[in-house]
This record gives sequence, structure tokens and C-alpha cells, in this order.
Amino acid sequence: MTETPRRTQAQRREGTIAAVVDAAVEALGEVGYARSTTAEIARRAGISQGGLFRHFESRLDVILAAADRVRARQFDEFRLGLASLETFDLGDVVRLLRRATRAPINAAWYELIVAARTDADLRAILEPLAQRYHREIIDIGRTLPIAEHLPVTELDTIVLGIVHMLDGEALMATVHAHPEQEDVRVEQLVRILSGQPLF
Amino acid sequence: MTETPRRTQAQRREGTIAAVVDAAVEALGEVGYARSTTAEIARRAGISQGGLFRHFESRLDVILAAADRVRARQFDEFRLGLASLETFDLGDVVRLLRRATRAPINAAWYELIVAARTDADLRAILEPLAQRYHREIIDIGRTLPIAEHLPVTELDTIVLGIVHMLDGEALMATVHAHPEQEDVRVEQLVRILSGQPLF
DNA sequence: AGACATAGCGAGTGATCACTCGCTATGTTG
DNA sequence: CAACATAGCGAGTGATCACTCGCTATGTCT
Repeated sequence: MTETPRRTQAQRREGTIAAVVDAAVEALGEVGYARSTTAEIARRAGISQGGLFRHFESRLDVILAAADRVRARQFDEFRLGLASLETFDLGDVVRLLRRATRAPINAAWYELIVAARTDADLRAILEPLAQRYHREIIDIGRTLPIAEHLPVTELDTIVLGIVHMLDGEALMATVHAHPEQEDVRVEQLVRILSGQPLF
Repeated sequence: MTETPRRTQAQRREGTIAAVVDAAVEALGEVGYARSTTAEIARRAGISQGGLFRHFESRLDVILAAADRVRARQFDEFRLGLASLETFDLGDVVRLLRRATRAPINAAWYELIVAARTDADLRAILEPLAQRYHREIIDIGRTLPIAEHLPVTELDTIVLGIVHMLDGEALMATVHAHPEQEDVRVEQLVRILSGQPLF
């Protein structure tokens, strides 16, 4: 009655691993780091708890794979968004960045960053990824047309400053959202950065 | 041999409660929300686990008290710092704010904010505190001398923007610190906000 | 087809969780 | 001092944690 897909071992393995990593990313976003247990992840991946450990040595091993998947997907999507812009209007770039920081998948990244502060093992595996994350943000900033009109250290300060601001905003929004003020805040920010003196 | 302090019941109660709340704040900062268990908090407070439940109905009850203590202490200290400033140089204010966001006690606040995203019960008790936190930041901003030279909505945008930026910076610093660049970043930021056009 | 390797399963295991309960210690009230 | 109320203790309790293990299911190799 039911069809037998007849997949090779490599296909089965690959498919299961991908399902587990996706499930882990989803769990991090939906229930947070502490409740992203191996049972929870296995359930979301449609696999038994024991089966999970066939492909991953430990929970941390799953988390590491999930973290790198989040990082890669975020940058892929952001670069795609950048490429679709016809002009490099600062407001558009900030809005793209805001969309990235508010994306559900980015919540998983925040979970990991915060958990890493008090979990030395997690921090050890997350640090290289965070370094790369940071590096990629800086690099993208330097490819923007604006880069030609600014000293590089100021450019980096502005890019990181905006990203950090949006990170802080996204985190606080979970307990205190102000959606009606967000657009006007972006406009004001752009105006300030564009050089109209404020005081 | 050992002295008997002979405290009243009210004093004993008050002292124990204060010890528990302090222990909870300390635990949140040092081991994070998930590992701030009632056993961990009781141990740090020098009390038995059962004794803790004599004064608090649940773990969340302890957490709530700790959260409000963090909020109150942060604002007390910041207002004290502000009062000690001879001039209201923007750089000094930003440095004060940075000191506040990087304070160990503030890490407890971040733990709670992030945990609240995926914990409805925690979010319910934390939301009013977060509202008050937000309100107090805005209010302090509006008492600054700068307020007289700016429309209030722009002032709020700048104040919240800087606070969010420092929050984001503080959070990312746990996995990716750049202490050597921090001072120059503040100077650049102040220069930008002071009206020198960048592009 | 038969021998072998890998994939997947689910019932353990010891540790830890928030919380309870019967008890003792200390302070209060008359 | 006696009767009582509150403070504090620590051994439970059932649930859940990461992880293991003996087993079956499925794919591979000759």
C-alpha cells in the first residue's frame, strides 16, 4: 500500500541529519535553548531519541550544527535581499537589516548567544561562529557604495552600531513591542546619519 | 560560644527574604536563568530549599522579586552617576550608559528578557517591569539639557537607539569582545550625533 | 541469496528539577 | 512559664534531563 522510496544509506543519513538540524533551529526559536532538549528536537524531527544519537555525539553537537545553519541562512538571505535592491538607499538597507534581526530564525541566534555567556562548553563552540558572523557583517558593510565616502573605521562603527541597535531592539521587543513607532524611528535615524545636525 | 543575635521575627523574615533576592540576582548573573534553580538560589542565600518556600510561593515568585530589584538598582545607580556629572557632555552620558549595560547585574536583566520570550508565565510578570524600565529611560532622557534643543520624538529615538545599541553590544560581547575599540567607537558616535555630516 | 554495516527504535539509568511535608528551632503573647 | 505562631530544615515525590544499550529494520557488498 505505502510506497517504499528506496533511498540509499547516504540519502537516509543526510535526510535525517537535515531534519534534526532544522528541528533544532525551530526548537531554539520556539521554546528557547533550555527547553530545546534532545527529546524535543527528536520529536520535531520525527525521529526517536535514540535515533538522534546515531548521528550526533551529544546535544551540544546538534546545537553546533543548528547554530551554523542559522548563521549561514541569515547571511544568504540578507545578501539576497541586498542584491534585489535597485539603489543602496540607507533606509532600505536598515529595513533589510531590521527584517533580518526580527526574523524568527534570528531568535535562535540570540538564544545561543545568551546561553553561551553562562555555559563554557557552548561558548567554546559558538565563539568561532560569532567571530565569523562579525567578520561577515563588517565585510558586507565595506562592499556598500557608501564605503567609498567614509573612512573605514567610521564605516565599521556605523555598521556595527546599527546592527547592535537592531539587535537590542529585537530583544527588547519580546517584552515590549512598539510596532507603530518603528518606521518613523528608521526615518529619523537615517536623517540623523545623513548629516542633518541635531544640536 | 557563638553569640545569639536575638532578632525579632520581622527582622529574621526580612533578612532572609533580602538574602534570597540577592542570591537570585547573583545566580541569574552568574549561571543564567535556566540554572538559577531553587536549590542554587537557596544555597547562595545560606538557607535550605524548604526554607526558601516559606517566604516565596514559587520559583517565579523569587524571580519576580529579583527582576524588580535589578531594575530598581540599575536606575538608582544610573541616576547617581548622572548626578555626579559636572557637565552633561554626551560622551560622558554614553559612557555612563555603557557602564550600566556592562554591569554584571544587567546580565541578569538580559537573562530574564530572553527567557521571557519563550516562557509565557515569566513574560506575564516581566512585562510590567519592562514597561516601567522603558518609561524610566525615556523620562531620564527628557530631563537631560539636550532635551531643550530637540523635538521630543527625535530625542526619544536617539535615547532609545543608544540604549538599544549598547544592549546589543553588551550581549554580543559575551562571545565576541572588542575592548580596544570601545572608546574610539563612543567618540565616533558622539561626533556623528553632534552633527558632522558623514556622507 | 547470505554476510555484514549502518539506521532507527524505545525502554532503561542516574542526576536534577520544582515543590511538599512532617519535624524542630526560635520568637511572641498572655 | 505555658501556649502559640512563625522560621527553617531536609528527606521525600513525580517529572524530566542527557545519554546508553540491546534490539530490529534497511541498505550494501560479494
